[in-house]
Amino acid sequence: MKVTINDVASHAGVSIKTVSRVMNNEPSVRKDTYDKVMAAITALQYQPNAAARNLASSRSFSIGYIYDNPNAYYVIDMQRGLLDACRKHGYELLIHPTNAKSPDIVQEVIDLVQQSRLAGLVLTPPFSEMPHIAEALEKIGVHFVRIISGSTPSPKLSNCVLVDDFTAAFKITNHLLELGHTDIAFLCGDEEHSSSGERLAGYQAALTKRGITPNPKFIVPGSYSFESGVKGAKQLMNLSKKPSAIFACNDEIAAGALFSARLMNIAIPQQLAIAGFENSPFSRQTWPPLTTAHQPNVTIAQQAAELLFRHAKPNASKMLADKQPVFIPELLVRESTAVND
Amino acid sequence: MKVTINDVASHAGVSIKTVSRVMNNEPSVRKDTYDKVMAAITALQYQPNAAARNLASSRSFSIGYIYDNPNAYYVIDMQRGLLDACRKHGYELLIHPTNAKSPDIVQEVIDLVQQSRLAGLVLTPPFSEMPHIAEALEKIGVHFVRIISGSTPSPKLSNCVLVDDFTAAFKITNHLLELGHTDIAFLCGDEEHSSSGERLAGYQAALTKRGITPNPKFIVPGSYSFESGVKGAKQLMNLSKKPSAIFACNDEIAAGALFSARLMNIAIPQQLAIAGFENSPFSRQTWPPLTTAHQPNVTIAQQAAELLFRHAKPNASKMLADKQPVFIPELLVRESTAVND
DNA sequence: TAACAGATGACCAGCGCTGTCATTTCTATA
DNA sequence: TATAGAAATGACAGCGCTGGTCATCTGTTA
Repeated sequence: MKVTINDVASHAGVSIKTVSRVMNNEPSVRKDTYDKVMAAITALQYQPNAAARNLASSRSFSIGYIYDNPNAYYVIDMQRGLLDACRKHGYELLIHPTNAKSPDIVQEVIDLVQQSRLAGLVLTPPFSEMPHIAEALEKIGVHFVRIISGSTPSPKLSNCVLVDDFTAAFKITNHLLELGHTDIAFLCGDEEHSSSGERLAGYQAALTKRGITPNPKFIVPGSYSFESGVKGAKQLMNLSKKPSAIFACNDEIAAGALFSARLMNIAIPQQLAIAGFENSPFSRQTWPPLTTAHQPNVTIAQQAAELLFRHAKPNASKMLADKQPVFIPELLVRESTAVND
Repeated sequence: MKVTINDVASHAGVSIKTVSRVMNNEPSVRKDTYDKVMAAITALQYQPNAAARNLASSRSFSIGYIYDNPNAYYVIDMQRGLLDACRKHGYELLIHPTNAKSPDIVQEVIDLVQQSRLAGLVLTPPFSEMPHIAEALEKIGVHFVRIISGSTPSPKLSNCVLVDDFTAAFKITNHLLELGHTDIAFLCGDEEHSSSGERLAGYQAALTKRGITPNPKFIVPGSYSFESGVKGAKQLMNLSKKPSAIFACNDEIAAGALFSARLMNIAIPQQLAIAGFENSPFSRQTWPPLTTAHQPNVTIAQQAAELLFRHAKPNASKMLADKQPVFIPELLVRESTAVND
């Protein structure tokens, strides 16, 4: 019913203190003792009483996730990954939706951290791309992990989980090239999101590698929205020299492009191939289903939390501490680019 | 920096225990004592330590929200409402995504409640419609509030927040009738969701009130998915006697119907009016935008949490306890049914 | 095999608060 | 005015855990 540290100790045949040592990952616990304790913990499904830990030690056992993202699917996936990791480590997750554009957002975040005594924070875009947030957090000495778009680990990015949009975009573009397309257009997302820039760069790099100079008219600025895709595709298909393929910066834009093409009676993928990015649930529900790139957001979030715990836990072995996870979204070929029938 | 109950006690010239009494609004504290303590609390900006309260009292200061819903937008809105209410009352929210169809879901919920010492639980469909969950929760004496589809408050539903799908569906159907449509079809959602039944009933009631007998061929069984809408609309438009309007059980189905109609070169809304339900974000992004019903999910969630706190808090005035909120989703007319141009 | 380092346990205090029960203070009644 | 009885308040233990301090035990090395 209610499993306490005592139960674990007697089940493992060790003292309470040793269980506590294991729980707090203190050094000088022999491997087999550690295993015994872990086994007992698993067997009894022991979950430390966060309140008691909190009270006894000054440190806290909850981390925060602040978000401001209209993409509910992304947020839900993130939460799920964070929740998994938290459960595993006996942490709690404090969720805080807010407005990133609020003028006193920095103060709000600091208040949150201090009032709720958070052990750390997980930041996703746009927060992870706001330098003043990072600075403020560093100043008050709170651990945080950022999930950002990037491809090359570097010491400066030691507390980051990287999502390699560049390489994924490169792969999608390559897929289009391999299908024989050479006139490939790109529908951009919001400029202020670094992911948009990374994806554009990946697209350009793939073309360049094939000896194709990207046609400036084929690169259409826009935003991460359906409407943007509708407009962008329309604009492209009114060009005297039309592209034979469109790579949209995310699925929503791609869906808009799809819609636009359909209005103009353009057959997909025969006359025009369209690819998206993100693998959002509806990318499978468009017709034809969208070729896209799958971001393993749940896993990304888990890793981010793990990284945070490593940083936040005292006595954690610093050996492992600094490997930086890089995730490359995976190419998912569906009917919007490949002709199956 | 860190103000404890001791500080408040000495500042107010009373014992720690009395401060505690004030904090928990226990009876039998004299008015002037109460005021003295409150003054001290304000003066020192005292904030009770949640961890300590948790540990000392058996009761907890967190409520849970379990969900299993593919509609991320719904989940996010619920969370936001619950979070608001929790913040207001000094509670924390424990979020628990899970699988409602798991064979030992009841045990899982019970474990969750007991291990995390939850003060209560907020249940949305499908959990709110599972009688064995409610029974189990009652048995272990945990407070819970259900958000369910229904129109008439009743004592049996004392711990429910009702969403009046019936009336909302009635209003949508009426809107279609007022536009002159008489051949109105209905695309059902999943049978096992009571919302689908309620909406169907509202549709039928509206027709009947106008003296129209619903044509059985116009009522198409289905599920809450895009594909279902695609199929349903196709089926309807292949009928010898076609409907002039379709009321889909939710926006996703409506989007599918829209898609289908477009494939068949049917002009929306000139040749066919289509209405959805739920006001999901993409209902504005279809073309034409969908007429739908808006459910104020954030507010609904807030109310649910408030109701839960009233039930869960000891010593709360029981006077207010039993008013039952009923929400009627609001009709949102957009271009998929009204001809604006 | 001595000598030492590393691993573990026993024990205690205390985190900030609440529950229980004893004590004090007030109120109503004869 | 005395006094039972209720109301208000306080003293104290303890929630489950951690941190610290030693004492003990085990394993390793020269």
